[in-house]
Amino acid sequence: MPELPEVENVRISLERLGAIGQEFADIELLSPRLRTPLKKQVKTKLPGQTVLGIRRRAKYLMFETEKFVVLNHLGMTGSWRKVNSEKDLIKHDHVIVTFRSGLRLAFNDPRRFGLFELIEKQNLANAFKSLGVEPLSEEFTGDFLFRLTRGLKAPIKNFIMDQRRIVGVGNIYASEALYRARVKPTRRAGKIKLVECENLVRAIRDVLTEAIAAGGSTIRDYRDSNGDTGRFQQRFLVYDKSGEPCTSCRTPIRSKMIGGRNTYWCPKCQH
DNA sequence: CTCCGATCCTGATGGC
DNA sequence: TGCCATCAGGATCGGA
Repeated sequence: MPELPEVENVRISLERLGAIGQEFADIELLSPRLRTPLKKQVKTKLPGQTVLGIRRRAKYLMFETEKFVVLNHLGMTGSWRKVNSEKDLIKHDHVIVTFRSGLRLAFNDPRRFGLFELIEKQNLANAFKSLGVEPLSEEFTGDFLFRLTRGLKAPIKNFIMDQRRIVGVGNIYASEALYRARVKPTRRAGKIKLVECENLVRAIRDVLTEAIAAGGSTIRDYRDSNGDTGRFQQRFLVYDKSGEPCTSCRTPIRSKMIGGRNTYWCPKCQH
């Protein structure tokens, strides 16, 4: 479900709910495991700690306290929402966080690909050691992408979705960015020219920035922690548009599985 | 190291 | 109506 723009909007919406400055009072773990087993230490160690900030790295959310970081990943179907009483709890609510003020947040995740882990602050770097570059950072340039891709034979689409290379881009924004950059998703990463790398970097930055501003994309069930859907799905140019005319040349959009996931592109505009 | 497919899990959808 | 196969915004693991 959530790629960088959706995670960023969940982060912002949690801030708007007033989560920053809140002191943890109680953590309820209602399921044995998400991506990894939920550990009881969060129940003993977190109460008394105050949320100093909510940050994002890649598609991870971090609730930062003085001693710890609560690492949270939304997987495909994870979401947060405010709950007022036990009556508001629904199927697949796996973690209930109650703050001293009375504010209560529930983490819901039907497919349980999400993550909720307490880590010591000094272990944060280790937890993120295999993550690639943030696409909205200054480090992410055409030169950088060009150097990183030399010699690689995998499709460029797989490359930009590989979180060890570039973080935050998932299946939707990969197709959208490649279309904007006019680069065919099946091209070998190592064969992409410098000027194309520059175009692709610009396309990735633009599409992510626009999607953040539009509240992310809601295909089926994405909501921010306020229950709001995204609006960027209305501006998709190729994703899930198989057979529809390209907005530029009217050629029908094609689709096929690349890297195990459905991929969309214009066979005429993209080379 | 690189690359690819299988795997974790539930729910929605479409064909028969 | 039921049953079965397929697919879904992700990440990780193993083997080639």
